[in-house]
Amino acid sequence: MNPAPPGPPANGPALPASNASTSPARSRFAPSPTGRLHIGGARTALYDFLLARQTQGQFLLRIEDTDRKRLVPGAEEEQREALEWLGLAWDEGPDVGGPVGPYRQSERTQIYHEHAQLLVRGGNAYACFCTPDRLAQVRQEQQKKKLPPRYDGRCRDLPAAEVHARLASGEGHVIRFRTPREGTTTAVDLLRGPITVENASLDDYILLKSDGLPVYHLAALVDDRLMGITHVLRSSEWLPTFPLHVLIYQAFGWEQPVWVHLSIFLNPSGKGKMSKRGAGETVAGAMSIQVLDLRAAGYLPEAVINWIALMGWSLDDHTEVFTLPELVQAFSIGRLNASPAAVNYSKLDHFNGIHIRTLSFDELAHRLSPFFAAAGLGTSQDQLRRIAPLVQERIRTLEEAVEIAGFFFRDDFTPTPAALVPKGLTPSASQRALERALEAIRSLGDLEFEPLEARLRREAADLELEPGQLFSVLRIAVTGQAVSPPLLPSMQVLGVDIVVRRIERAIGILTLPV
RNA sequence: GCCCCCAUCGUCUAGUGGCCCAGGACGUGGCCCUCUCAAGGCCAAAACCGGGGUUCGAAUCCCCGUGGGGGCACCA
Repeated sequence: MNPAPPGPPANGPALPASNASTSPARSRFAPSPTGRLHIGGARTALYDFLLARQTQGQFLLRIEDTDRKRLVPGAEEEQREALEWLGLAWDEGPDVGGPVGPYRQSERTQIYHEHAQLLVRGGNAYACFCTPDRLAQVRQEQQKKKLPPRYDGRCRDLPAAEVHARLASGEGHVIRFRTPREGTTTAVDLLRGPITVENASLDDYILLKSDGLPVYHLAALVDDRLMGITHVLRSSEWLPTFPLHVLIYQAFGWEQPVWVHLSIFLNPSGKGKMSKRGAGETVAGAMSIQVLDLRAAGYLPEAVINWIALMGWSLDDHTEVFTLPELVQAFSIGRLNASPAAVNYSKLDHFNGIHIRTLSFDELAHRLSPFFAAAGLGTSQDQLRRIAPLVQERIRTLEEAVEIAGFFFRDDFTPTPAALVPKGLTPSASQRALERALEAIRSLGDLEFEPLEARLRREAADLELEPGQLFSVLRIAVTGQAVSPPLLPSMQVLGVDIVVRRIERAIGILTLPV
């Protein structure tokens, strides 16, 4: 869980030794357990992780579970699993603890109450007794009049005595922030510079709900402060309330962290936000945006990391293939991009192919195993190790290996007569080709590449066939597929007995009356 | 409706006033290699949203449009 800071890349490209002298950053990924981890969240966590690692700082995981209505059982565990799969290990968190815990907001309510009280005492927040019904009504009227929907301030300046009395009587209430009504507030985002808004355009946001639990505007800020977070990386969906957060920090008298609002991900079409919170599970096409779905679809964590790292960040030297340790070296928070990015799955495929090809045969075999198992095919590490070289450069996902190499582990396919007769051949020509190939294998007694290939080519010439035509018929007979890994090496893996049996079967199919 | 953000090939992007008649990557097309499919190599098509400024000079700075996106909850 707490790995040593990664060393320099073993054999990657020479990367600039960036930020080596920067002071340690404390970053945090703070998901709500209301759903699954999607690539947008994963990318935020990645950048948090990279920043912390490259500055020898800490990366924390904090669970923002203050909305009990939206809580999804198991979501926290699911998200942690996804993070771990990606290799984004946190230094402090609900499961591993740490010096500034607890790391689950539902276990910190006392802290939020104290801080809300601090604000109230300082005159920066107040108790509000308005009911949700009334608020909804107010909002409705404002919308009818085309006014910006905002709290009308009914409880903002209640006499102290009245407030005390109502509080004492136990009347339900919330705590609201007393947003200044005049002037402007300037919030500084690392990627965008200063953003100035009229305070009047801000609302008196609720800080503490009537159930006693805080909302984000209180909890996240208090926690970031108390947990010593130096860099707040979050979605740009927070930009509209960013000035409010600055105001709250000011009300507490706290120095602000470095604020970084990450661009959002757009649908592959470029139209609309990739994920509507709480809703969208998948996007157009069959491709999911959920990290664990990507795993199930046969993507490597290395590829997913590489892919999302480059959606909003880049190096100016054209390097595009990175491992996680290389990213730790190369990453630079100042090179983050503020514009929204449309997700591009074909690029994921590309990176996946590249990272699959960097795996050792043993490692590839190991990662392939669950996919064959899921397809109901029994394999052994040894068998997979032998087919790994044959599939490595022709699969884009691990899943595809089952498609292309399933025939190694399955004997139940029966090529149709039509399939056994490629374009330009007759059934009898196919049959003759197979018979000659069978003869060749039998007379050679083994499947050694050079002799067998030479022999098969001679047979093809003899039959006045292109070598490709003979290989093609043989391929169908032996693999059941028109497309397969290189035929001869595949046959070697299968062994003489199976190969002979399959060729005989194919000949049998061709001699059957139509 | 109001507020905010963003704007370079189809997509991800490089570019921080001259090195740019704009570079890379994915994807697409072609060629080479080749027992299929890939992988690999080579080549090609493909963009500075529009209009005004500033400047000797603008993709780069400013303004206005336009387009896209986000937000406007006792959600985060």
